[in-house]
Amino acid sequence: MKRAEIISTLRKNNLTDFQIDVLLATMKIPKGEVATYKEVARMAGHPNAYRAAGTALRKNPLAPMIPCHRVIKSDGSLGNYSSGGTKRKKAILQKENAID
DNA sequence: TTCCTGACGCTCG
DNA sequence: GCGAGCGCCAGGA
Repeated sequence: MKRAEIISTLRKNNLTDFQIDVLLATMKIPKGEVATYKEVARMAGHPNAYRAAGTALRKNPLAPMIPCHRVIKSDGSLGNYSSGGTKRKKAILQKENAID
């Protein structure tokens, strides 16, 4: 799916620019790697809005196409995941070789 | 407009 | 090392 289509889809889901920025930043995370909520917030241009970033990821209408499962907490734990729970999140990451 | 809530982070005891 | 408390920003009622 093209980036423009993705953005269009996100807008149709009533996501704000900030939320879209967060999700686009999430998509930039390479396969097999993870980023923290803080990193994603920074990439979205709002370094201190890490909590709001979590709110944005929660609304992700394109999971797991937008790899919100690659976003973890800064202490290394998984955090939460709306599309299947942390168990599923861990399984996906293991499949991508992102974590042990 | 105001208040509450949240997939978090950091500091301090 | 660990838990509690507070701060952070944005969105929704």
